[in-house]
Amino acid sequence: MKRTQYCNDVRAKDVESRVTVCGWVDTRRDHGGVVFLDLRDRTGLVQIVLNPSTNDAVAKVAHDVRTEFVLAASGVVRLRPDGNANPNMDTGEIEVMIDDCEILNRAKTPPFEISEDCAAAEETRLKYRFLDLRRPNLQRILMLRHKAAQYVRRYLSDHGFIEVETPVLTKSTPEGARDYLVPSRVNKGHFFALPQSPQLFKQLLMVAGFDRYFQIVKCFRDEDLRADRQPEFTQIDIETSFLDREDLFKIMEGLISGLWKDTVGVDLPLPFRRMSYAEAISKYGIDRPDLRVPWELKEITSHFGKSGFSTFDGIVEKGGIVKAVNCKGMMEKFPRSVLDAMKDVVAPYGAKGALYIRVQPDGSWQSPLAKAISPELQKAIAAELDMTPGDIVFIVADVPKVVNDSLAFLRVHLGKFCGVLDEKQSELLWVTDFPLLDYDAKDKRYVAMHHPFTSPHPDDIALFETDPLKIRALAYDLVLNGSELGGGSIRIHSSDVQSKVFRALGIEEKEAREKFGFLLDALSFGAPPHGGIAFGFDRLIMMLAGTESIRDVIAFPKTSSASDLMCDAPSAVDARQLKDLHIKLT
RNA sequence: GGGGUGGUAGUUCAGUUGGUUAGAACGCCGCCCUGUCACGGCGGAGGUCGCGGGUUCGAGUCCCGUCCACCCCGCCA
Repeated sequence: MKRTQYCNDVRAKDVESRVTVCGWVDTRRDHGGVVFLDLRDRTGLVQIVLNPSTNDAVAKVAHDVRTEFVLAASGVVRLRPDGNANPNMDTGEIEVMIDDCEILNRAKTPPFEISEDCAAAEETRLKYRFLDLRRPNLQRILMLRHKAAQYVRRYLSDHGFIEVETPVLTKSTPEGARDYLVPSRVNKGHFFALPQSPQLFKQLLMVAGFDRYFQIVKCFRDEDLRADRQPEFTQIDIETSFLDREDLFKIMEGLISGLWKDTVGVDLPLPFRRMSYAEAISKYGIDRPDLRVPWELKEITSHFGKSGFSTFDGIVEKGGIVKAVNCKGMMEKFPRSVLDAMKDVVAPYGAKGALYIRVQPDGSWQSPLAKAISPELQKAIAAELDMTPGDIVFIVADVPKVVNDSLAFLRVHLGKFCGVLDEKQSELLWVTDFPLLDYDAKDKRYVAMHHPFTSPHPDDIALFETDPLKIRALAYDLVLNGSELGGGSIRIHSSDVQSKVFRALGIEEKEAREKFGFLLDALSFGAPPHGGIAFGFDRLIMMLAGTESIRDVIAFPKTSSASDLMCDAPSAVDARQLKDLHIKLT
């Protein structure tokens, strides 16, 4: 029995013709005589009818068959009798009257129901991922993922990009995330690292003259997991030569908008919006603002210090800042109980609380601040924050990081709470001009904000000597609805500038040669001006599929403690294997 | 590393103030049923209450420890 078509492809056009379908038994409805089966494959369902009076073979299968058995069945397609069509089913108009069928394999009762709305705990589903993957939801997402990958390959190929594979066994680098290490058997005591990204290789491909490179590639970072973070994940990695930032943005906007159009049929407005890092932090407190929420943050530090409200005055005297967000017209949504809960909303970010101002119909304030500060000061703040009756304002005062982190989160939280955030909207944004360096207070040194190969802004080179933290980088992120889709930079192509950056990072000449000698060499052999970007492919699929968890877009994901419940990895290994690798466990 | 939530039948859950034999629904098994599609009817099986210790006459319930899953902070150039 050879399959003639997929289940969901059997339609009214096939009436009177003979078909053979193969698949899994989704449901079985036994009427004592006739047995109805919904047969499932990757396309969907079709109802097949087993009438025991047809012949002995059909009678036997009808009796023996159970859910999730694998079946091949042949018969003639016919319209269902009058009044028996099922409008909830793609193939509900027809059914296949089976006269020949075979159980290809039996199946144990599955630990959970293979269905769209399966309620089993994720832990159980991860252990039996091969069964979970039978569910139509996950099948749809993986097919979407396939389609997206195909689109990306086609678009980039059409734009002259060449897909090149880079090593998975590579060299550990000191900067950035923790590496996954692979011991070398041949070179005792030495280790490969799995790539955090193919960063250096793609730059070397530019030096080699490939001009436009891409790769859909696995990357590895040994850091703690989150709902949108896995230890191994996939990037669309891209690098180009002889293009400036604007050229690159244009090609990438075409890629992303085309991807949205091709996979989910959504038109993204072009060009994408732009914002500097400094503006993003100022207005939203974060470098990946969710622009679906209309409210902006406003700094009101200058009004405090001698305001009479000692809590804020003290914070400002110690160099802290005060910022506020005005939820226009939302006062009524905040009864006392909700206001009290705000403390818990900002607590994870280190804020002691979020002070509120409710603007009454007569313009007066209902606020812990109302009695503490003068009417004149109230007026000035009201003007600054555009406060009108019915507004509610939340204020946080603390060190800048705490204020920005907590208000950035609170702003989106409030937007969702007040219903002003439209989940269906897609707000894309390029964030540009990131700082080149960040200061690591723990290690007392500068670290690269993006990575050590990012070009400083040419206008800011002099700042290396005076104020390194003010140096802007030619680095950028693409942000969608508060989530980072990707980021990249124009790279350093001069070994002089590269040395300058290494020096600023406190990487000695000798260490730089040791760790990155091949890159410095390459830059000195005629490196073209180049730059690129990398997109988190899994996150793109999350957006397209509308899922909350990255595990939903990966066929075989890991748990939040980085283990695989299905194959029980990682696991202990034989003593012999360790010996070969010159490894002794402590 | 820190905080939070959860873990009871195959699955999803309930389980009172610590009290006799730990329940429900779905699923599963058997029988009946020839037009169902959440088919229906009758009957039945199914439990290391995550694991270890403690308190108690008595622990699913209280205490201590521990493991696992999920979410958040730190971390993730």
